[in-house]
Amino acid sequence: MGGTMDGTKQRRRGNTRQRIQDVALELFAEQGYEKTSLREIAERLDVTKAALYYHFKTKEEIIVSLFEDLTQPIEDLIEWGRQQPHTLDTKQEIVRRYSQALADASPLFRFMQENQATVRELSIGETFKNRMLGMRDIIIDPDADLVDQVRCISALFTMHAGMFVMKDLEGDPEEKRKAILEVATDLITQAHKGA
Amino acid sequence: MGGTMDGTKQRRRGNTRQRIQDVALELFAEQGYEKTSLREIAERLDVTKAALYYHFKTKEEIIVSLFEDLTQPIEDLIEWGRQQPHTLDTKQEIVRRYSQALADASPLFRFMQENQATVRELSIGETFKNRMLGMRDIIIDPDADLVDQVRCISALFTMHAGMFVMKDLEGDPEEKRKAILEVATDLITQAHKGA
Amino acid sequence: MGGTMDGTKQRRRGNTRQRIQDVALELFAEQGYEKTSLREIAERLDVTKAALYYHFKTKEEIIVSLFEDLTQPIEDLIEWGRQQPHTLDTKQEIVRRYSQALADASPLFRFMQENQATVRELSIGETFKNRMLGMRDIIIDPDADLVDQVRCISALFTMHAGMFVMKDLEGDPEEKRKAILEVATDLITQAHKGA
Amino acid sequence: MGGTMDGTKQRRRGNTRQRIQDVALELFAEQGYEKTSLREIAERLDVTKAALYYHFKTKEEIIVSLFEDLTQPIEDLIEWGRQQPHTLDTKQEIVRRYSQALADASPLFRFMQENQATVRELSIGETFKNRMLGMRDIIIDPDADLVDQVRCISALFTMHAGMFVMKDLEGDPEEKRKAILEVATDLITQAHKGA
DNA sequence: AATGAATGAGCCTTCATTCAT
DNA sequence: AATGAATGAAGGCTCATTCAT
Repeated sequence: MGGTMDGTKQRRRGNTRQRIQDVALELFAEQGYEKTSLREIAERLDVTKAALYYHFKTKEEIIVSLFEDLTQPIEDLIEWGRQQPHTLDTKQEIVRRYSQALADASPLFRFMQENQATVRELSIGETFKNRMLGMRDIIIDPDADLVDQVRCISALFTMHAGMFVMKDLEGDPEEKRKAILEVATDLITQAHKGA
Repeated sequence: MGGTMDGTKQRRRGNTRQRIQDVALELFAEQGYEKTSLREIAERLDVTKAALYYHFKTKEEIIVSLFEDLTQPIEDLIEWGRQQPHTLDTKQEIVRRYSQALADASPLFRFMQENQATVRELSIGETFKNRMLGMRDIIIDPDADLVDQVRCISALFTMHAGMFVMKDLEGDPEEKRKAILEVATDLITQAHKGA
Repeated sequence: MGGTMDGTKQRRRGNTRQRIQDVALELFAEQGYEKTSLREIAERLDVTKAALYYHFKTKEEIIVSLFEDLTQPIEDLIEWGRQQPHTLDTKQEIVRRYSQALADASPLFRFMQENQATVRELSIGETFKNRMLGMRDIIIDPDADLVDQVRCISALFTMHAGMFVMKDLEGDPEEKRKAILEVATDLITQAHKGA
Repeated sequence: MGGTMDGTKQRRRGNTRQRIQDVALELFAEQGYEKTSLREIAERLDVTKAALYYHFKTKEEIIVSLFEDLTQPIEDLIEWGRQQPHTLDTKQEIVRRYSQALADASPLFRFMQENQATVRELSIGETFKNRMLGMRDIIIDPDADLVDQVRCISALFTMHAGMFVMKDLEGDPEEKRKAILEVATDLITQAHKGA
């Protein structure tokens, strides 16, 4: 029942792991982590729950694998940032690239944004938090005014939240991203000058 | 375990509903809505699960009641805002009061912030969304530049997220709130002037 | 909240027991015994569950009281029947009166008919069964042909079931009852002659 | 309690679904639908409740599956009946076969008979009612005398109820069934001639 | 590479019942 | 004559997970 000799099943072979990730991310982003059951994922893929366990040891491992696969660019970005001088130019470049990285993995970040309570209890929670601290250290001058520190954090949050909140707003997504980026850059710049 | 005839139980009488709300909010904010079971709430209060059902018809009704009880000030604020002229002064006043309202019910807003996926599926989701749109309509000039619109949204989000993110930061909470408010006010002001 | 000085509540005084019975019978007949909760009964009456317990010791006692109050005529009928000679005339008279007794307490008998499994486990089950055996002894000649015995049982069942099954049929209820009675009488008469 | 490594468990494999149906029907017929809990069924089978849910999506689905599996002959009979001329011979044949069909699935019909209130609220209620109407249309001449219509209904009910009521009576079950059938046939015949 | 069958823990919810007031 | 508050038991159901095949 479901793809017997028309190639549907054959074509699937070998990429089940990927397909699980795709469906899982879609559902996690849509309904949240706890409200998405493995049964639901399995049913959408037309396989059994046990099949999921062939590819992933636990439910958590699915989200972990997604996180690892999709946030590598950000890891790299932070690594790169650490080795640059903390000039305004560097900061602006970081923000620019960060905005792009978020857009490239937007379903994952939507998930992280909307399931913070859950993420915090998952193993990726710690990792993610560390990454945020990494970004902060690059962008924020610890000697800066408290207000300027807030500006930097606000810049990051504007990028994070912006994308999901603005779904209801009219206009081309890429254009919106640019606007968000501009505001974030502005905040960073003000903060840098303030210091 | 807890209050046999020393008055503990007597003092409890008549305020169980309130106590349920208190404990529930604490746990919801800490662990999330789905991860908090009614068993857990009941145990903390040293009553049975059935007792919760005497006071609330469903689990959802608990969070709904909290939302209704704690967000009235914001409802009022929006109502007030609607009747004012959309001057810069008004906007700044709105932001100032909003910041205060958030701080006054900060555990609830932490919960809403960290459980967006869940909240969206609850009946309060719609209500909350409408409230956000209400704020937006007061603060954002629809003819404004897209960038300025983003500034306004960013201002709101900075206040929302700010409080929870900055828990890790050093410093007096009230001072931090002031800093956040300053950044938000700044964003609103820039947006207003841009238009 | 609910009838303060308009007489609604005053008029109720003293007949709450009766009102409980009325509502309970209505709901039991409509939805069955197990599916009707005391909460539901209480809500319909606009009193608390505890009030029901002031008037009846248990849920079962409500149905027991209804049974006792409403089936006295049948008890009497059987008593009378026992003392008559077992002539055809007597039997026909019994059937006639039985039909009337059923019609007079039809919601109760509908309930008994549709909740046999439940009734069997209740204390009224035994009583009711004994009554049926009483009727049988009066109407059935133990020496009669098996087929004639079945005719008698069929007569009783036709009266029992008839009334509820024929609700869907067109026609005046009293006319239908007459038709049912005629068939039952017929069966009894055939059985009597066969012996 | 039951099957450790002596083959009991092995023999079970592959027929659990059937075993659930068997036990469920037995308990439903004995105690009624609502009074039979899934825990009870599971315990009798020495499996967990969750195992039941592997085979049936809900409690209702268990009774539905039993109904579907066991009443096919009656469905067929009605289909056959519809295509025959409505002669006396046909009607008598229908009644004969119906009596047999009831006897073949007598625990199910005992259940349906004794839990009418419950059945009415279940999805099988509608189906069953339609079937009864189907039988009625074949057997009853709509132009007939009301009394003759009652005779037909009485015939059906005599067969339904007869089997369970007569358990207390002495005598061989098959002989009793024959007697019941004779009375039912008689009623149908009288009704046919009357018209 | 995946299935069929099952488990143990837990969830939300409902119920009949109790008792001090 | 009735309420407010609570309980203990149970119910149906879902979930992540396991394991032999």
